[in-house]
Order: sequence, then C-alpha cells, then structure tokens
Amino acid sequence: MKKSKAETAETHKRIVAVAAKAFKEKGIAATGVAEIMSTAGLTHGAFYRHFSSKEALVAEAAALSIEVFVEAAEAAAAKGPPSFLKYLRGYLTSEVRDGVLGGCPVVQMGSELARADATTREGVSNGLRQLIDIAVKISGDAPGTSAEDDAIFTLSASIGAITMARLFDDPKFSDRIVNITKRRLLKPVTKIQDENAKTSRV
Amino acid sequence: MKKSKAETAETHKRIVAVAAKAFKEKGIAATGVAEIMSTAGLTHGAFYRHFSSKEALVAEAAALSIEVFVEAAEAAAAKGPPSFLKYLRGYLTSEVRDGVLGGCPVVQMGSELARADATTREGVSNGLRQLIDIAVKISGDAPGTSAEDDAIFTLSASIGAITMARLFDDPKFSDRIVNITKRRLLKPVTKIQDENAKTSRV
DNA sequence: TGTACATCAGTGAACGCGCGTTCACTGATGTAC
DNA sequence: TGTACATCAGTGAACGCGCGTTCACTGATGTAC
Repeated sequence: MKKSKAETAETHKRIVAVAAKAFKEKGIAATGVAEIMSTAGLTHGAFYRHFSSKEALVAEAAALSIEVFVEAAEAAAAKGPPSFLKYLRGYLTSEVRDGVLGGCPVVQMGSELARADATTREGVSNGLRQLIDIAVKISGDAPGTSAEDDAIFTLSASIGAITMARLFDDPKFSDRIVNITKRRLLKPVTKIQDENAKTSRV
Repeated sequence: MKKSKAETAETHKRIVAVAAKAFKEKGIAATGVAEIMSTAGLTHGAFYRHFSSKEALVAEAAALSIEVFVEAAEAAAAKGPPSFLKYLRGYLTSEVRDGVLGGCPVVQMGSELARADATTREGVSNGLRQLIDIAVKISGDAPGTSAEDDAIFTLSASIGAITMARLFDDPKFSDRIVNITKRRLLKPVTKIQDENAKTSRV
C-alpha cells in the first residue's frame, strides 16, 4: 500500500518528532526503534523505508530538538532585546528543568550526544552556534566585553545550571541553583534594560 | 572456590572501579554487566554475589566517581586557597573535557544520571553538596556576596562549559568555551589572590 | 483522458545477537567443637 | 591446635526478552504511452 509523497513526508516528520520527544525523555540508548514506530502509529518494519539506521534517526531527531530552540530565539529576537530577555528567563525556568515544553536537547541527551556520530554532533553544534549568533545580533555590543563571549558564557552556564538542578531531589535546592544562575546572568543586562523589578521569583 | 573476606572486598572494589570508568566512557545503558566483569577479570556469573542488580552497581559507581572529586578538592583545600584555585583551574581544562583523568561524572553521565534511581541520584547530589561545602569553607566569605551562591554558580557554570565544549568537533571553539568560562569564573577571585598573571592559556 | 505497469510505503514474520538475571556446581575459607 | 562442616565467591551453561535489521509480500500511487 504505497502512500502519496505528501503523506510519506508527513509520516517521516511524525517519526522524527516522536523520536525527539522519546530520546529526550528516556534517553537515546534506552529508546527502541519499535517503540518509536508504534507511538507513531506504524509497525517497526516500515522504519527502514525512512531511515538507513537508528543512528540516522538520532541525527534528525537531535537536529529537530535544537532547531525548535533556534526558532524560538529567532522569534523572540525579532521582537527586540526585551523579548529576548524574556526568552532567556523562560529557558532558565523550572518548567524547562523538568522537561516540560520538550526541554533542551543538550541537557536531556548531553552525555549521549557527546558520544554520538559526527552528523548528530554537527547538527547540534550548528544549532548552538546559531543560538549564539542570534544573541550577538541583538546585544548591540556591550562596551568593553565581547558580545559573543557573553552569549557563549550565558548559554553554557544555563545548560550547566539546569543539568545540575535536575540531579537534585530537593526541589528547594534545585530551584536555588536555577535562580542563582538566572540572577547572575541577567543582572548586568537587566540593569541597562531596567527589567530588574520582575526578576524576583519564577 | 570461596575467597577470603579481604580478597572479596578487593574484588568488589575492582568491579566498581572498572564500572565507573566504563560508564563514563561509553555511557551507562551502553555498557553491559558481562563486559564489566570480563574487564575486571571475572565471568559474569559472579556479578550477583556482589550486587543485587545492575542498578545497584550504577549507584556505587556513580558515588565513587563523585567521591574522587570530593577527595581531590579536600586535598587541595587542605593546602589553602591558592591550591583550591589550582584545582578549579585544573578542572576547567581540556584534559578533563576530553575525559582524561576519569572526568566528571555529571558531564559524562549527566543525562543518564538524571533518570537513574533515587539511590544513585542521592550519591551524586551528596557529593556535589560536599564539593560546594568545601568551596565555602575556603572562601572566607567574600564581602557582599554569599560564598555558597558563588560555589554553586562556579560549579554549575563549569559543568555547563565542559558539557558544551565536548559537543563541538572544532577544537578551537571547544577550547574557547572552556577558556571564556575559566576567565569569567576566576577573575574576581584571582584579583584578590593575585593569581591573574598565570591565567593566560590552559 | 484512459490504460498498463513500475514504484515503493507499510505489514508482519523472522534473523542473530547481546542483554540482565538465574542456577547447579566446585572447592577454598571461615567457624564450631 | 586439629578436625568436620557450613558458607559462599566464582564458573559456565542456560533463561526469556527485546534489540536493530532484513525480507517477501501487498496494494495504492505515480508515470509512461
């Protein structure tokens, strides 16, 4: 029962989306091909009509996961610096830490991605570079410091904070890690933007 | 062929050490029990004389991995603040990023640890808390800022930097991430300690 | 536009393989007398 | 201190299971005339 080109493309997309979600929630090695196909409403046999191997799917799923973040950043950036700040603040939030909204691929699959094949790592690192570029484009070059350095530091510190926060069972300590990082990363910028007042909780 | 108590304890330790290394290098899910036992010079059947399940071994291995860091920090701390700075600088180094010296369990197994059982997460988070306590004990309370907040921020930013650096194939960009973080985390402290001159490379 | 045929997405059974775990057995260790 | 026996670390075969992957088959789609 051959399917139309449009339907095939849609199915392909659906499999990748299902896989991206599952890999982030359960881990890459712990998620089977059959499980993904079944969630996508297909039998496992059809898998190899769409991908040459599980590795190939991992690459597409990882690229999709990071793309979502790039698109959200672009949308926020289009609305100017205050919106980008809101986006950053949104990223450093308990919801993202707990994996709601899909979560960050680097946080949720980080240690497995570091061991993934070249294509997968390329997709993720290209996405991260785009994220950095977007942040630089908006910054307007803070005096004395490199905007790109700022973006890199902000991104990596955020990833570290959420990674650490997710390890702790104590929600108070977990929230504290996220909030300390949020405060320290946002303060120098918010001073200029006068967004300080709203930084209390969340 | 029963073994003496001393020998049994030694074997147990050896299995945990082998597992800690393998889990960090290959990932937890990707490393089999039989593989670990064979590396430890035993057949897989003996495994269940030492551990009730693979999960139990994961807990012990993760605890060992973080303990190594705690002990190194304690040793560095005993020699006073300059030594602790050297230790921090050592952690934020390409060698640790590349997994030499064992590497950091949170960086190498982070996303898998977040999904591990309560015992495993407890062991790792207790170790991280000890690391924070050691850093606070040394600090001498910088004026105006909480020393504990500093320690938490330093630790999580370091973990994030190395996690991100390991994803990039380009060694120049990878080094840059580590160096930006190192510079920003050490600068305010080194100003006081007059260690600024040595912060150039590495 | 209508017909004939090649393509190929999806099915479901099957493949070899390695996984975590169990178990009967061996024989040196540790204990009780 | 010496003997008799229970303990148990380690062996190696076996377990059921799910993994990634392959394949013959089906039948709707897309193409060539």
